Amino acid sequence: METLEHVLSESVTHFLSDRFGLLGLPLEFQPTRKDFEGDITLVLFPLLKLTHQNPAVLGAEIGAFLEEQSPDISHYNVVSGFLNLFVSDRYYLSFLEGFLKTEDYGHTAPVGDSPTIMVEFSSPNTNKPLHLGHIRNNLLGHSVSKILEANGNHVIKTQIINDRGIHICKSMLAWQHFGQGETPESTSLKGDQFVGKYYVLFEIKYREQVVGLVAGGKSQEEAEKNAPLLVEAQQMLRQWENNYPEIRKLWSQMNQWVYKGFEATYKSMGVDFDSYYYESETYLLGKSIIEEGLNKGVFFRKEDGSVWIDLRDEGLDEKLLLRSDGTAVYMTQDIGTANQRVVDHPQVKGMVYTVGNEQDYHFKVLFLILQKLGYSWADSLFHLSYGMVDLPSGKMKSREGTVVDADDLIEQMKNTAGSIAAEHGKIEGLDEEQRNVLFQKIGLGALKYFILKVDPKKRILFDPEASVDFNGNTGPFIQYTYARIQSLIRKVEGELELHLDVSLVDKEKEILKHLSSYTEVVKTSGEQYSPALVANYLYDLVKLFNSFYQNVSVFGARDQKLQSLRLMLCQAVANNIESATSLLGIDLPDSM
RNA sequence: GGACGCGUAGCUCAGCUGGAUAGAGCAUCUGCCUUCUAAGCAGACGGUCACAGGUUCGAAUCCUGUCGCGUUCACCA
Repeated sequence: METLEHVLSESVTHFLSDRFGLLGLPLEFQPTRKDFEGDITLVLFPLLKLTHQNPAVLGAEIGAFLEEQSPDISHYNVVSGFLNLFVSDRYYLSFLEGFLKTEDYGHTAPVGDSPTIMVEFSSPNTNKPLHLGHIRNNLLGHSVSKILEANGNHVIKTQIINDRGIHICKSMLAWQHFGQGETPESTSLKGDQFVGKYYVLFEIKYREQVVGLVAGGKSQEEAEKNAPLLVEAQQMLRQWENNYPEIRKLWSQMNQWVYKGFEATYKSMGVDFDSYYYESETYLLGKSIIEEGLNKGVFFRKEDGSVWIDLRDEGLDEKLLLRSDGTAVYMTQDIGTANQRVVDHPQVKGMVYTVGNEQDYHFKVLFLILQKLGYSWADSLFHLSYGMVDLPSGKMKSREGTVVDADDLIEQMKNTAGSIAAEHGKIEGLDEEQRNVLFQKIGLGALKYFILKVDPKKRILFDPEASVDFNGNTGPFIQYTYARIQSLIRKVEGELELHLDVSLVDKEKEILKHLSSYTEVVKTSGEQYSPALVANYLYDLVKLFNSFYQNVSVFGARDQKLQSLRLMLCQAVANNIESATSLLGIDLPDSM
């Protein structure tokens, strides 16, 4: 769609070419600053040198030309190097007309041959429940998926599940020794919480053994290495790798418990996936690709048999790809997974990895390796790197029990939403079920917005005491605004009709101006993989709307035409809130 | 030590592909519910944009250096 700026740009370019014979001049249009009169501003400074004009004269010339030529420009003024243009009400009114006619305005639905992008997120370990860090990861990954979709891409949401390794054996072993056959069902625990309990129990029992050995005269280091539980866990890992049936059976059983627990958490967060990859299934493929790379000469083998890649020319280091005993490392597995994904989905054009910024180096190396292996898709890989979520006490540490559990946090947000609603006296007439749904929407909305409004690459400070706010720049503020509009719209009787000859007041115009920037916001947030841009846009929109709502009466409009316009404006804002919140995964209540 | 990221109001954050007098929310203080939902609105207070140079008509924004915080440089994942 042609934006007003494009149209104006074009006519000014023509003008400058006719008047000065100058082509390809930099034209910089921007929204007029609040404290100045006007709607759209052309910065004249870059043009002054080339045209040898002073700003007042040049501004007046261009202004007069546009006023004459463009039906959308009603008048202008020039203030020290800035040409401020006034856009006609008619332009905004027909914009509104188009906006309301377009479903999901600003979004471009993917079609048959649109590019396909895989977005990986969540990617948990199977020995611990999800925590606050995973929440940020999931919300980001899910939201970026939606944003890419709104930009006309097919998206496949996926994860890599770290389901193999010594840490898994630890919880298996603890369960064997101390579990006495109990199950998530028999204990009424969520599967992931259940398995996590045994992982913690392993650490406790193991520490006890270490202390015992040290008391018996061993050195700390020796005790840590030789504690019977650890030796047993290592043996179990070998048995796993050698496919011992009873070990595989236990492994599979415990993983099923965990996955069931994860699914419940994903469901309450409102995220979902299109496919799953398991490290246990991709690490072997990784190993065979390393062999290929060796043959191609991309990698080299050291005397001890370990395989490496030399990235010193790229300013990095040598990086290990296979251990001297031939076993896989983290990198091996990621190479395998990427390949497996392309095998499964040959149409994939790009991949996005939602992983914390402590792995920046890892992904730099991974992408370089894949490029050196010559894969065509290796140029469109993106590491969606995000900052950690810190507590006031510092980093979350599972050892110190300062981890904020995802399920607990969601529950807590819901409860807070409930007590605030009760304070405001807004729960009368709602039954148990309705309250549940409402509080879930609001509590989760608050949490999601709190996390997504921050630039992904910045770290977030999360204070469980102060908790997440429900006033001001928050999710509930946005939901509340939506509910207000729904309440207005419920009162409408009959069809609304838009008349293009009404005149707009400032607050109406500001909202329409803001709406007209939505398309650009969606595009930029896709290019930058940043839901924060959508969140900020939404907040500004809602703020403008509330100011309108509180200062301009909709049903008190002096005539039918005006009332109709205002209601349609409300409808447009509601539609836009729906579109934008859907990108953030935030649900909207019709009343609150 | 090398690499990467961050540093804006008391706190949490916008603004960063250079443009006019740096913006919000929270907190503090004033007003506004007999008119559409006060989870709201209107306003006050609050700034050496870490520091120092440089580029430019113009720098919070770009470049260089310094300081501070974080991450990372494993035959861990």
